[in-house]
Amino acid sequence: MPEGHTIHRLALDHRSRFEGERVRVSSPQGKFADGAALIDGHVMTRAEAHGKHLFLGFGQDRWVHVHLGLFGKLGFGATPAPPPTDTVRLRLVNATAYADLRGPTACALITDAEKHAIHDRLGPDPLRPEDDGSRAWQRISRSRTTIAALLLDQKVIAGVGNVYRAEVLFRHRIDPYRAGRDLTRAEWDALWADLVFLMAEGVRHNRIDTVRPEHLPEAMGRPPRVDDHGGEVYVYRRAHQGCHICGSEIRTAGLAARNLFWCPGCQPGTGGG
DNA sequence: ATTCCATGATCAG
DNA sequence: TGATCCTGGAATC
Repeated sequence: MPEGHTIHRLALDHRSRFEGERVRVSSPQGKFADGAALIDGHVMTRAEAHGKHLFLGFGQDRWVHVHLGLFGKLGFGATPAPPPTDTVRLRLVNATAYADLRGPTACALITDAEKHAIHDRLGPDPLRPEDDGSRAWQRISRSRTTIAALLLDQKVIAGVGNVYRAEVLFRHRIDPYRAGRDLTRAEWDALWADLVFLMAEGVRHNRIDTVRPEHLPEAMGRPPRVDDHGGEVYVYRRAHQGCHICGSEIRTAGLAARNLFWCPGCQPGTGGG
């Protein structure tokens, strides 16, 4: 389940398996059959990520644009590939490896120009070395929208999802309901720097861990609880449980059609009221 | 067996 | 704000 770190990790995974090699491309499910036929047998020249978007390059002016959405998954394996199930939208195969894509929001063949248009509408990505947070700050510092909503707006900052949103706000003791324009530049710079760090760790370990072990009370014992999403977190999906730091009950509320989680003790403010 | 829910995003109204 | 698209695992009946 994908936030930006997942997509960047997938770009690396595609490079190591397919870059520079001819790839058999098919769409067992059929929804990408036409696109697959056009690039079947071509060399994968590049694999890139920006935010939650994955771009697989097949020669000049041809990219497969993949967006996993909420349900999409990419699974890798060694050849021989098993018979595909009927939900496999895209299958890539070379001599040694295969990749199966299921349930994506987007899987389409696009041109350079279309790819550029996608980059243009995305904000800076903490995982792209050439990006920095100042462009995001231009928007945030002028916005009356809550910082929680801004962090999920991919035009503002690309790659942050519901877990990183909740966790980074907790780590910086920021009330999710504060307006963007009420943040200080120093607060934003610290949030950005932390996202750069946390998301790089996410790529490396292929999961989201945000808890500093020394923060966990002795009483919890080690190893600490691992959330059923697979990583160690402070507040995400811990509604009505005790905060690891102050013991307050973690709160939850809907915000922009997503579930928000925060600690009213560590992140003081209006809490939406 | 059925419903619910999820680390996403778009579109209509 | 709500409906909708995509899949699969967990919870519930």
